[in-house]
Amino acid sequence: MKKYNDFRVCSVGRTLEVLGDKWIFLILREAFFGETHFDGFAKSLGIATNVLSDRLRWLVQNGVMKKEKDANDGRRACYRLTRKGLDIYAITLTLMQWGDRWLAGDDGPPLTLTHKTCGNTLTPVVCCEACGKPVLAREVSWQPGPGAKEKKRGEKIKE
Amino acid sequence: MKKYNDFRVCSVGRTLEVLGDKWIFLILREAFFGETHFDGFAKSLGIATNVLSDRLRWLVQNGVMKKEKDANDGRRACYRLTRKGLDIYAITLTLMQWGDRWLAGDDGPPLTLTHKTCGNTLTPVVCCEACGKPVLAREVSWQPGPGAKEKKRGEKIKE
DNA sequence: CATTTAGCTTGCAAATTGCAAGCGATTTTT
DNA sequence: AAAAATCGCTTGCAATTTGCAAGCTAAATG
Repeated sequence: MKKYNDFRVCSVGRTLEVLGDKWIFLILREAFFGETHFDGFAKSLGIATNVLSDRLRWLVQNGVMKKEKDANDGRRACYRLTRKGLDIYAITLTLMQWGDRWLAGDDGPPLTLTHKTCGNTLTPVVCCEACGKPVLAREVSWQPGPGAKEKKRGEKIKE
Repeated sequence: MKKYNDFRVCSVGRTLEVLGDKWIFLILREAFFGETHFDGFAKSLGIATNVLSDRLRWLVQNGVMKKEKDANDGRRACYRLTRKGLDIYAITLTLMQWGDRWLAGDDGPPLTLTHKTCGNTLTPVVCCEACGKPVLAREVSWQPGPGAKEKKRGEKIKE
């Protein structure tokens, strides 16, 4: 995976260094749909096998997925999400929600989610953990956090 | 932007056709930080100008940003987020949240957000709009939605 | 009028991609 | 047990995309 020059110290940039590839998100989506096998990913996504191999290795290296041997078939590998990987579900949901809202045709979204806990159709909303309300961009301000200086080791920072 | 073969009909794939590039998310992050000018993006991100030019054009074409002439300086262009673009804030927040949780050092996150509405530090959580509770992957099931068949026009679908 | 600046394009080498073929290990079939 | 098929992965290669430097045009500045 390539590096960015990205001079702003920000977790968005760090996340994109791990997940910032089109295929990664699609592989993870398939994983959330239950896929675990190499050929399953390949067939669903139409991805070149060398790239799939590379991306799965990357995801394992970065602790997002773990590779195990299939108990029933020694040839097969099982790629499963770690807790770190399962936590990406929130990102996948927001990607899906944006597409449902802005890219779906008049027919509506191609896929519907059900929140089994409450029984309703799931519409994912990003909320403030403290007050529980949906978050709008204009209602948020930002300031340096505790780890702000961390990246100064040798690297350029804006201004 | 390249097309995917992605045989699953799903808004995640559609979203990634528009946003599925590493630079796009970083450009949008800068936009959420208030950046509007070409050279501002270029300096913050260290992105090649030909790529920046290409991505900004792409974002305008896709209705995510709008390009205006700067009122004070006729040479300058202002790139601003449309409503469609502002709505990507939810995705940016989840990307940041994941990085804060899994990639920040011991010092903590490099950036802190404040939810001005309630005054607390903002920890973004993806919740179910219906019941208001945080969503976990294992609590969600999925089924075809109203627009499920839409993509059949000429394109292959899995199985 | 000369200089600087903003946004963008061009040229080119380097990296990444998709595609097809092939390989080793394991499983299934005959 | 031998032959065939399958799984995950690698290799070779052409095509696309990238980063970098240079240059170009229109507008602003001095």
